[in-house]
Amino acid sequence: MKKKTTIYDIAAKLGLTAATVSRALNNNVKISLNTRKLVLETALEMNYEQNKLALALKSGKSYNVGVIVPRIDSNFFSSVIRGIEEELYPKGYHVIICQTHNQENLEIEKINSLLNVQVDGILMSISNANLENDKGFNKLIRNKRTPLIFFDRKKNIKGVSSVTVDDFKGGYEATKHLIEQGCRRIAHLSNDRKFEIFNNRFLGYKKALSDNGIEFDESLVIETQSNVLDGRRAARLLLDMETPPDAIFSSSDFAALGAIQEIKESGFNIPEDMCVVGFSNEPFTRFMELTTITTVDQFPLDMGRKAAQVFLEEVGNTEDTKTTQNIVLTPELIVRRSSSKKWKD
Amino acid sequence: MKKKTTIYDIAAKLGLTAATVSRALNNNVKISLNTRKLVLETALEMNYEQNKLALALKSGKSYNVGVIVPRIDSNFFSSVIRGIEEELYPKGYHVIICQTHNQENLEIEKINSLLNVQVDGILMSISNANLENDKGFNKLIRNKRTPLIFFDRKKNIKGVSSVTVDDFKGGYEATKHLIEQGCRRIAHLSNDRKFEIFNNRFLGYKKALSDNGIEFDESLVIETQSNVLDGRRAARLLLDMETPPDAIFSSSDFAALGAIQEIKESGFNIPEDMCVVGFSNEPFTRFMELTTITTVDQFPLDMGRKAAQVFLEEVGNTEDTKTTQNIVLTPELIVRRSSSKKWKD
DNA sequence: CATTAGGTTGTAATCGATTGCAATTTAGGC
DNA sequence: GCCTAAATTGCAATCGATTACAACCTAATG
Repeated sequence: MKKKTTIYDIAAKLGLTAATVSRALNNNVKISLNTRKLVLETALEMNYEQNKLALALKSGKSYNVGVIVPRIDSNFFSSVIRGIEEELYPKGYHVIICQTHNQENLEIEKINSLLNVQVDGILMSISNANLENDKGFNKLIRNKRTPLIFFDRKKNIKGVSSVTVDDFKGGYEATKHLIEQGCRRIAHLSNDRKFEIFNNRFLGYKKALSDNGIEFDESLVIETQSNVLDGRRAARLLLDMETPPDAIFSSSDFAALGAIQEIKESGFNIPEDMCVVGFSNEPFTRFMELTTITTVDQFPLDMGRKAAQVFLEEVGNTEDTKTTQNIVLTPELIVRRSSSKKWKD
Repeated sequence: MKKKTTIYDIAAKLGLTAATVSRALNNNVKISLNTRKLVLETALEMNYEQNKLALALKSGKSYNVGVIVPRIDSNFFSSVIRGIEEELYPKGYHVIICQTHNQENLEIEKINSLLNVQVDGILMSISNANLENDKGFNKLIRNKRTPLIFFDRKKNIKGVSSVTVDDFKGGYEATKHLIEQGCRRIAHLSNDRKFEIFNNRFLGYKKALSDNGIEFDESLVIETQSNVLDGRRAARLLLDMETPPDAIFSSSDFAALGAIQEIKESGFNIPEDMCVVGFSNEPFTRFMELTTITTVDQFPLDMGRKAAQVFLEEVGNTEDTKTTQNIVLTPELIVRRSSSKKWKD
């Protein structure tokens, strides 16, 4: 187990100083061509590799960024991360992953943990709906020296940039589409509306209704977790109503899938008896056999890339007059069979 | 933009030395109770946080591990990563993600890049089937000071531990199951057999055939990429044969899905006319409406956890007599409708 | 009262690389 | 042959924390 070679080893071997070796390796300074060549050759031959830790300590830049997500094993988040990684790696950055599992207390812990390892920035999707009230978080914001960027699940906090999708538009388009299909009694599977994303989808839904002269009915809105089982539960509730709805706009693909299962098993047809629209364009929505699911694509890869770009701008921006950016991507409704009464292949 | 407080700041404020402060913060050494208390209080009040970079440089441990995968936005790999992260975070480690996109040249680049940032270990799933012939990789192995652990796609390399699933058994069980369903002419959608995982699935398939007195037919084995389109293409080839098979064992869920689509669209029924088994237990295999897909679960979460555990053992093992571990998880056949002729809900 | 042991704290080197400033060498001009 | 300026290279501090060793102080003991 040999030790790694350092610039001191090279210097010793050549009867030079570490300073000279360092300069020779970094090309820029005035070093004679001879020594430069000599150093470069020796470095190669001794398998020298720069220790980025030492560099990071000296320069104050670790070239690491932290990414915090509720979980990584969902297509949406792993796609965002993929986008971030692809954008940042060519610039010399590495991506450190943290999961919160939606546990609010873990979120601050992970932020602090990332700051401790001196990340140059943090990109995160919020798990804690009350994040802005957290003491630790506020401290972080106030002594802001590390760029923080929200994606998807954000909070409106002064000085914090964000990259999101236009959830209002997504909700609006989805609902409008259902109305165009002839649906008049449209239910909505919402989620914790303390999160902007869910609230905005809800608001888009509501606006589309009113724009089309349909009265909003509170009883048709059900708060649902983003999973199959909760989607079933919600659908059951709706089907058991005196006047069941003729369509469901779900803020989650997983809940939409659960709803579809429950509806079908209750003997109803989709889309004839009930149209369904999901949200996120999860891979399985395309893979359904009979009832491919209409959904809203959020372009997570682009979201990751954009978030990374915002980070790069902020980290390159040394002035204190940092401009906060709130980038909003445009979602796209993808119409499939679950909501399309005149669907044909 | 305040600077971070260091132990020197604390020392200065208290008229002490950084050494004393350091010791006080690290509890263990002989420091008078008074100073210890004083230091702790001042540290809290000044918002002191240990700079892990400095610590890493001093101790030679970065508490970062690198994970290299072909891509992160697939359920299998993101689940493995989830397992790794969950296992290592409580031990103080952070996980750095790298993707290779199956580009062979990128693999070595990423390894070197991770070594440069002084990761304490690398966990990887191989993209390059010829990795062991690569010069850079060999160098890495020879001056081994950073634990390297393979998961899923491994190579048999002396001194390198691995965590894999028993692909042979997976292939064997899948094929045996098809035989038990009455199938006699079983095709296999293979993949690049330079990778152990695909070769072992193939060998398991072959063994199950011979154990049951079925002759192996080379023409029923088709090399297929792990995606839907290629699965369709392969199924087309099989359907166009003079004597088409009565079952398909695919080494990929995605290819299995493509095959199912092609088969159904050609007017055949599954499982009556053709049984299909996939591999990986991707989420969508469970979500299919008519034909949920029989598949083999590889327990990626466990794989990640185990790989992380092996890393922890190796990194804690200072002796040079490091024992190489080759952990093999047992896969589980999950029978669903696509292969089960007497299926009932 | 002097010696000594034990308890505390300081000194300085270390990890590996960078960089302002000083020192040295070299070349060129007269 | 001498002086000056330019070209190279060395010196030493720095980033923040740890730690072996030395130094100091205090109090107890003979």
